[in-house]
Amino acid sequence: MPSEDLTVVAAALRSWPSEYKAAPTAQISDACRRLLDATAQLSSGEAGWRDVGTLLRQVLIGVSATYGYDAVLPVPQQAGWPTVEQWRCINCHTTPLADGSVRVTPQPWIPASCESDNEIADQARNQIRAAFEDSVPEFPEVPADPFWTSAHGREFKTYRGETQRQAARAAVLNHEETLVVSLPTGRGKTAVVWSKPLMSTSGVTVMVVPTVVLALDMERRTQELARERGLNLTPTGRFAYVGSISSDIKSALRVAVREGSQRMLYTSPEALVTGLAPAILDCAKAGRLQQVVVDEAHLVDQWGNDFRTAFQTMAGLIAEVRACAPKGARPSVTLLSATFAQRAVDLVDHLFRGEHLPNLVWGSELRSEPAFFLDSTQEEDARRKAVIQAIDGLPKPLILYTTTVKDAQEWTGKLKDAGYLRVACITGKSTDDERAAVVASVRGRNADGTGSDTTTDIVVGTSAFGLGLDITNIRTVVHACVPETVDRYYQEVGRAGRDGRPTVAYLCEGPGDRRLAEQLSMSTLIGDAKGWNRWQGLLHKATQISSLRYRVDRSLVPAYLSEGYGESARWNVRTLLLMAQAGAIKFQVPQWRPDIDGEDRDAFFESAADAVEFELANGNYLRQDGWSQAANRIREDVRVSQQRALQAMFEILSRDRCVGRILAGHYRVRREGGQLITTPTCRGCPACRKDPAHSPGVSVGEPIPTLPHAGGADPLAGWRGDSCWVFIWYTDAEQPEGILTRLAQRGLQLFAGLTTIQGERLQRSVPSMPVIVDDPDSDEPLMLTYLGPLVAVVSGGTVPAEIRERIDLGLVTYVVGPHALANPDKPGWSVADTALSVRASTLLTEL
DNA sequence: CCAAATCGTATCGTT
Repeated sequence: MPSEDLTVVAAALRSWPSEYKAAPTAQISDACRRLLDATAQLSSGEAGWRDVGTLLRQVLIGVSATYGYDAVLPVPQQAGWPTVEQWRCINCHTTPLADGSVRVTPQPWIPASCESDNEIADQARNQIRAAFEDSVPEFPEVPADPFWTSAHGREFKTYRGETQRQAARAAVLNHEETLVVSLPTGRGKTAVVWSKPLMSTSGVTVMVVPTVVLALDMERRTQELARERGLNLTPTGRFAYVGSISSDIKSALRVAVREGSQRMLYTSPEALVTGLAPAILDCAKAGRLQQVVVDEAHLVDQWGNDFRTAFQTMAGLIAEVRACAPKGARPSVTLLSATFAQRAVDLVDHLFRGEHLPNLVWGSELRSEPAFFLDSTQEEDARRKAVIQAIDGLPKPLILYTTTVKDAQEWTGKLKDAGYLRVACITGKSTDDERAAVVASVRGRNADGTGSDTTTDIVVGTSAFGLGLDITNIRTVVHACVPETVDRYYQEVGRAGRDGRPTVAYLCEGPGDRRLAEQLSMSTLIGDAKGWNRWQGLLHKATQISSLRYRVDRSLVPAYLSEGYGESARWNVRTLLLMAQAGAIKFQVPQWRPDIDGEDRDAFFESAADAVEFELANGNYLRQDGWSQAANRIREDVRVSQQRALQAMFEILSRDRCVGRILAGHYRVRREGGQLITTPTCRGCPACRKDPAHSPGVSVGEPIPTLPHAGGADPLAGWRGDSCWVFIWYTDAEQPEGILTRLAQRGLQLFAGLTTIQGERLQRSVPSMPVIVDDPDSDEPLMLTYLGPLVAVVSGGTVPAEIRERIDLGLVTYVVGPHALANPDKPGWSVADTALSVRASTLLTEL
């Protein structure tokens, strides 16, 4: 569909300053829509000359880049519009026209640092130009498993790539264990964890999210889902348990969690370990807790050490929940993130493990959208000029990140002075309402016509702007700072291009940035002597509940320690976190015990908010040498991890090595059983532009994460004895459907050799059991990779080579086929005569 | 001398 951008804009400019409304059916780009909105604001002074000027330039370049011809437009020379001088300033040529207007021709812009070398400049121009294109990228798609379509509906015929397939499969194969999933943003992680509740009629899924906004957003999506599908997922009508809701709703939600009728619930780690804890424990005891999900699980490391310790203390609750649930009805635990680095994986492995080392789906994949540009200036005024030129030259919507709140506010002022008025500022100080208003003003009208015109193209913000941000078409991220970790940098760069289209990441370093990054990077870790003293003080003041179990008030200040009240409480929790990471203690949930706490419940719950309960896991830590050793080890871990994240950021600034390779190195994880690789991808960065031969390029296809060998039910384990495989046969007069249904009912989940139709039919016969069907076209068919039990269906002839290969590997395989199936190894013999075999109808009566 | 966000409970007691 060719764009109508030029005709629509030309018409709007002709009628200006009278209002112009584009036909609702007009095929226009996002930039064009923004330009129309900005043009309408021009007379009232709500938009500035730079807003309309750079948006008009963006539309012209967009048309050229997409359709390959040079676009120009006549533009008024009246109050509000850029003067000839101003057009030049934002990279546009002008030619005077007879009617007093000017014809505007856009010029490409590249950072000054790319101009010295012709080849580098060419690449830079092409990479930036790509971010202006108005084309729709195609996502890789693979066919859905029967359970996926069954759980999510008819339109879910495909997965969003191999990564989502593996994550989705692993989630329904996980029973009572911990699963760690590295899944890139935008690959439908929500659907991955919705499968279980949608395929069952009972059981509670609790999802821990880091912010209230995210909880409310998930609530809205779940309400829509329930409405569209006519599902009864809650008696309360609500799904978010957060501090700001009324106590009536909170109590209704707790009741519904206890009785298991609240099928999904979104909450914060803090609410989970306090208000919700008793209800969750009761729910688990009754065997009604199906699934616990931790979203953005890298925060367990990034925030849990110090800033929001509940990200780590909730591990104690989850352990307790598992321990008190009846065997066979224990919840599965799933931790999700797009950016797992080494320590984050180590930490969740350790803190959230069930009986075994967690299974892991490593779909870690670098974003291919950004082209990286890195500048450096010696003084603040030079940086101001460089950043404003970049904002002039790069496509909108655009985010400008700073480290400090003060800088964010100052930049907002600088941009307004320069002539950008469609600018908003978001920091940690902004209210929820302000944040929501800004997101709406960037996004503008929705596809269904709700909402209003766009009024913001540029958001200036600190790292507060972005967590869970749902704007798909951000085109540019500019940093006027040096982030203190490569994780923060990559998270912020990744806010752009969620639509899959190319983006630009431009960073301009200024004086003092590195020092600030270093200061921020050094986290407050408790020292050796101080920690030991504090630990002794805590133990001394603690209430001993049982031989190994203690409860302590986190705000108890040992007399000889001098920090202020709130500060001291934080140090106490830090000390305990350090010990939990060292394996010295395990966090527990404070519970009311009349024998110890007295009959006065009120008094108990009054104090419980400040109480931390833990169990001594290792007696060595009661002595100072043992304690010091363990504490030093953890301290060193944290220090090394922080140093690594800062150094990787500095290495990016050095421009000596490909940014994609540096990121891939940072997100490579060593784990029991080998290295987990993140494939380097680079659409463009300083090192690659200098030496294109060295560039890893944009990876073709995607990396293939390996499905972990979840044990999986094996109902015939006793029956088959030592043999790893069994042939289940049926006669000409019989059909295999009956035995397949029964095998699925008994918990077998993986089936090979079924067509889509057969798979769907099988799924319909067992609506609550997730059916996974091997995709023979996959690069890693389950037949040869899945180590748990699998059912292989053969329609006739002989046993296919891949099944024999699987059996040779000793993997548990149930082969279902006609009685006459030939044995390829023994000519003239059938399989039924030569292998451990059973007639399907006989097995049906026994199974 | 510098970012990030969240947070309260409960009711009785046996063949």
